[in-house]
Amino acid sequence: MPEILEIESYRQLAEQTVGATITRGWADPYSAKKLPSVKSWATAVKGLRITGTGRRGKLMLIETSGPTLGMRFGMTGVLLLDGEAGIEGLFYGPHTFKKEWVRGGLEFSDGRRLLLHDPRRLGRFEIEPDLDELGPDALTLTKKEFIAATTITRGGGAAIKARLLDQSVIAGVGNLLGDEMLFRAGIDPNTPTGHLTTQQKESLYKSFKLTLKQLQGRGGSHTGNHMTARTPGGVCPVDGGPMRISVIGGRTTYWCGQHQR
DNA sequence: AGAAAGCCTCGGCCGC
DNA sequence: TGCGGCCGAGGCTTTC
Repeated sequence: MPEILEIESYRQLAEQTVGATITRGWADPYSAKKLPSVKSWATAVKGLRITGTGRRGKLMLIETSGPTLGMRFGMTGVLLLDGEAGIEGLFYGPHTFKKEWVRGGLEFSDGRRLLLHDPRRLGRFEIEPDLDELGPDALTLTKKEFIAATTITRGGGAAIKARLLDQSVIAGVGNLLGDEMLFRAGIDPNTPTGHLTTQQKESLYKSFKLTLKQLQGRGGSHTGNHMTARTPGGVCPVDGGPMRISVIGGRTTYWCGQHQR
């Protein structure tokens, strides 16, 4: 479920814990999968004081008096602070809270708890996450960085949709946001990145920034203009053209066969 | 039954 | 022909 906009709201929620001291932390074997052992999280976080929060793409960061902590939310992860969700409700997957879907978290000396609620178990905790593997953050991306990200040194490169989803190129764009940006810019998601014209890049950059800004205001990645057409047999809300479906960059992709070329 | 808004690994093959 | 790296396929996991 969560893309960069949702993770940003989780971060804002986590910001409320700045100043608190961790009395206890726990993680199930799945959320601890990127750590040396299941016990690593509990051992590392005990006694730390929260000093700040951060984020790079879909990776949420918690700054502490010790190591930086990282949280990833996979497809269905939600951050909860004492039962208060980082976003309003669960938009995708089960619209319910179940105690057994809490995969780990942090408990503070004031009694509050920061919890990872994640039915599908694809969320992960990290300690001192490696930021070098991630590209520049999508929400603060500059035009210069965007041009660099869409410039291929050899060959045609992967389809632009796949390129947008590549977290080492730009961090934060997920499947829905990627489709929405291309939809607005009128670009076929299959276009090899290296074949984009200067004009197309210009247009995509504008829609990149506007999409993030607008959807953030509307309340999340699922509020895009083409969302209603994300269904088999869907019709483009712009020109009535047939929506096409295929898998690009490993994700189901919807685009308009008429205005996206 | 099949797909799902993320990420990781693996192997093929492209291009120098 | 050799090799590093790009890129797509598949798997993970559970739910609806």
